[in-house]
Amino acid sequence: MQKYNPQKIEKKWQKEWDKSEIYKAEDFSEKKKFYCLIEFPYPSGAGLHVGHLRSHIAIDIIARKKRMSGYNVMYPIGWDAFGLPTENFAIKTKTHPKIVTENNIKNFTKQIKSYGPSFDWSREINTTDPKYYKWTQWIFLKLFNSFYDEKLDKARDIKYLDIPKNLNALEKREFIDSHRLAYEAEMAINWCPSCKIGLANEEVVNGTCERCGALAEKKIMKQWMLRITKYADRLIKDLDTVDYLNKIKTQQVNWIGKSEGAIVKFQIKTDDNIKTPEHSSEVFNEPEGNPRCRSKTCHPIYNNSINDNEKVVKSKNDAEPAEGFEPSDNRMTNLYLHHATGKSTPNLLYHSLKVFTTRPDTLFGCTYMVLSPEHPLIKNLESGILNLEEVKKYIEQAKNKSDLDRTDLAKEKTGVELKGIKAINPINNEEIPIWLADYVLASYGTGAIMAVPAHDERDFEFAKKFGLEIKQVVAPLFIGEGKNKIRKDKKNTKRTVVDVIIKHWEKDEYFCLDWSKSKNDWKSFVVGGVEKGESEEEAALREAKEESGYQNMRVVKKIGGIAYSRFFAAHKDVNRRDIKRSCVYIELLNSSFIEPKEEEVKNHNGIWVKKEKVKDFINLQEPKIHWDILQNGEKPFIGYGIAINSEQFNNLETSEFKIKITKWLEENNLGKKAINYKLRDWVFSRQHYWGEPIPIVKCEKCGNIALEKKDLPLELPDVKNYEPTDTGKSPLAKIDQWVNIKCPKCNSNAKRETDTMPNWAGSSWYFLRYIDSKNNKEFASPEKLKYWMPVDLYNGGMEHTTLHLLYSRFWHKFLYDLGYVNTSEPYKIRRSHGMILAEDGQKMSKSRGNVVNPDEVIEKYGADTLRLYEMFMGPYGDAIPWSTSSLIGMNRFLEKIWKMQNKVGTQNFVSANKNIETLLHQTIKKVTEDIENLKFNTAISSLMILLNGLDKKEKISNIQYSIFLIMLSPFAPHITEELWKMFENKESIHLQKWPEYNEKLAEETEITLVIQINGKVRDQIEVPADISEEEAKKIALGRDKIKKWTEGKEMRKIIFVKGKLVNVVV
RNA sequence: GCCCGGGUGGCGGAAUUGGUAUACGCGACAGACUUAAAAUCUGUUUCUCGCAAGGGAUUGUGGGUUCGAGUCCCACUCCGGGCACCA
Repeated sequence: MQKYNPQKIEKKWQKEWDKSEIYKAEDFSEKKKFYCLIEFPYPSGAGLHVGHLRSHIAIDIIARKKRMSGYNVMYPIGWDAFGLPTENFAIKTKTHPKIVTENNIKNFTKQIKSYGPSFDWSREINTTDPKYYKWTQWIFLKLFNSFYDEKLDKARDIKYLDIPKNLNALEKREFIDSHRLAYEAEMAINWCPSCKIGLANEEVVNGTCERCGALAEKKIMKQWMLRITKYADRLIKDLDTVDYLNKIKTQQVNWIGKSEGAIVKFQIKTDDNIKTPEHSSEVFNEPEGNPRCRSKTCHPIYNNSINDNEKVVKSKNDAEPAEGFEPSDNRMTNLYLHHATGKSTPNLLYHSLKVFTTRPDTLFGCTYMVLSPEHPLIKNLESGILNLEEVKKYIEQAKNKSDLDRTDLAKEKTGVELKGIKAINPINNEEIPIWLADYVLASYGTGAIMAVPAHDERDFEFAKKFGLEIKQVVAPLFIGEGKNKIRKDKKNTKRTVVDVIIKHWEKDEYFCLDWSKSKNDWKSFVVGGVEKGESEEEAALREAKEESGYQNMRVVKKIGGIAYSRFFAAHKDVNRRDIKRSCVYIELLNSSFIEPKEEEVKNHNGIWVKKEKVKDFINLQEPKIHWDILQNGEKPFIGYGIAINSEQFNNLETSEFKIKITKWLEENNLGKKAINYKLRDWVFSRQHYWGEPIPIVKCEKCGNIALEKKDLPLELPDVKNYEPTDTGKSPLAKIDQWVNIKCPKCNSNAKRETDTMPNWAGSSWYFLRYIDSKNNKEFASPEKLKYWMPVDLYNGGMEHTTLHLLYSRFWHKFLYDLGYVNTSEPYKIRRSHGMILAEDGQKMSKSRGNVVNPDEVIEKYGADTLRLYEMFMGPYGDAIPWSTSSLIGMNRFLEKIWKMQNKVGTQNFVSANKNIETLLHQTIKKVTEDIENLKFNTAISSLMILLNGLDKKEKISNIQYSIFLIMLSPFAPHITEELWKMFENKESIHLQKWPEYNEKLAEETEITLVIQINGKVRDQIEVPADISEEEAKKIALGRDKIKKWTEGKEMRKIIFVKGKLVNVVV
């Protein structure tokens, strides 16, 4: 027998597989298709580290197993090669990024081939290849030439857009441009001063650049944007149709951040009162835009005309997108740019202000309004603001704050009142103050809020700080459960009550009631009824005296608000519907005491409880809350409950109230139902060289003109210097002969767009190109798309959940709307791998110097050892530290397999031991199921158990060994192929049929029956698996060990679990 | 603060969904082989009391349900990830 020499055999078989193309996927095979996918790598100069391989290997195992199970498997690979790292390296080494990319791909290919994955290399793609990015540009132009048809709820060609008749040529163009799914907007974007590039919202992490960590700045630039927000709702809804890890779904849903509520319109009133028309004369839906602001992307407060043309007729439950949230803005963008930059600031009359709220039911509790410091209304109200200097100063301060400062939750709230100006609460016509504060974001909703301090934490904090009115309009409702549940057959009684917290005269102890004397399990403070004409304090004092017996006390303070409760009171045999007015905190002054009347104390015992024990002693919700307030201060109640102080809406439950008031607002033209999203449109321009050129020509006369399909690809011109510029202009802008061209429409002088696309562009559709990677006529043929799509299994990192995964779903839906693909979702199943940490438990990184290089591991132990270890180290989805010593265990496992070839006899099952056969079938079952469920670690462990079993035998059969090798082959393709061929097999092991198990043979015939006494294991016996209950009990009780425990004791019960145990209860 | 995960030996981790907790691997210890070491092979290895037979404890903490809980329920705590003044 030769020594196991992985270096030799692995290279040999890799060449052989390459030559014979055994992993090639067939288009239109008779077999069932299976398309599995990993996120294609970015070929960086650093090369692969062991962490990158984890998902490649895992999906490779699935691909191999599926292939052996008779599927036509496509497992493709390619390169996501545009982007900054390559460009930066190119600049540093003065090498063309094309060359850098080529070299990196060469190196990556070598590395990848060295661990033996079963990729179909014939479909290899490269996003920087003009033949590829021709289609990226083509899709971009499709977006440019489409609009979102709200009626049909899908994208359509722009030629179907309804254009208002009365527009002149320029207005018409602007109208169309403002409806394109790829559109230009001048806006404040996130700018990384170090990378010198604009960032998408998703690329900003904690206010810093995701890539380099530099603090992102705001920069106002004209940007290409993609209207992903139009797909927000579908991107949430269609998650129901796919199988993604739950955490991926919730992350996407949270990121899109849908909230339903209402837009409410408030009237603004200045002191002189001349600028405020009667609101009754207004119609809510009437356009009220600023006629002098030309921009269609301007805030809809100024411009409603676009919306009005897009009115959607939807089902009753579907609200239109919030008006205050038109899609032109990016998440970090200043909505009011045109005004804020002073481009268009006419001194107009502004008579209303809209806010978005998810709690229209709290409108009666709105005691002030807050505008974000950037709100344009301020500028137009200047003449009425009495403290203008102060206000301007505040705006200036806010402007100079970084995003990080502004969003720091730990800091105290700041703000300034607009003196001389008031808002009118439309529900009750009350005049309320208007404040400016940077806790209100310009980029969400309408940039203004109605403040309800009693029911919102932020408003509460602000109101407390500035002494603003806090008005409770929602009362919490506590409903008894269990014993305390309302009983239908009992009488209902209504009472008005107060909680009374009584403090001891010298100790830090509190008077509590234990109701166990009556039929209740309550533990509370003193609860007292408020009698007619009595104040809460008076009632509290009276009850405190009656129930506790103490006589000298004083009211310290009243805390809490109104709360309702509904429960059954067993001691009175009635249902109670209490209105708790508040809680009164009382301190005893001395021990003066008169024995309370029997009547007062027959249901409960009074107990003094130490301060630190009170929290655990009390078991009713309201007193618990009152105690918390006494200890930690008042808090707003933000939950749902019952309306109070809300006039005709009083006593409505919150969710019902919301519906009713929204209807009321709509009927009175004061507001309407609205939906808001946190998701912003996708900033699509990058001011860099190494990306797809945006195929647009800019003509002074004709505006933005799309290139024709025949002019694609628009190739990147060669350029001497690809350094980014500080001006924010792309390096392409400097190449005059490329930039200056004739307008394709009017032939006058025009310029090319010089920004490029982000590297998320190429990756947003690459999985479609694999299907037909050589097609010159289409991005892929419809027939092939139909055959292969959707992707059956897609694996990728969690870090791409709100980036690539969301973007590519968006593009796919767009292509679906236009009829280019036949599924609305691209990926059927999405899974995610865990990170491999360095041996020190930290993230692997070059700077920490703790990176494990797969090349070295392969060199020393072989690819099969590496592959096995990466799968064995722990659950696939978990982050696990690398351990070289554990890796050695996998090498030992392979050595053992190698040596076992000597034990293989030629006879088939003749000498097979019954136990081994059972074990074999159990293993087939386990491995088959585990691979399907991505439980590779336990699959390998069961293969080890089988090997250990085989190893105990003198001889093993050819068939046993073969089945073992076949099962191992997806994990360790090289050694299994070598051993397989050694036994005179002609065809590759990777083309063999996956073994099937026999359920009968996998069953044990003998089991270990466990005998327990009171749930504790006391004895075990070998018995036939199908032993009857009676038989088992008889044997169990007859055992000496068991007799020892049962002697002299009464046997209460014997439990029998088939095939498992007998439990004797004594 | 909110939303997801998770806490099991010295370490990575198993546990058929309520039925023998600690599979499998690493490490450690002892033995065999060897002049010796490495490699390999054999055995031991959750903790604890005990010479032993045997007992006791144990799945982050505290309670509960159950004949029986790592698994279910309640409260707390710690760790990881995501979001974060989103009205």
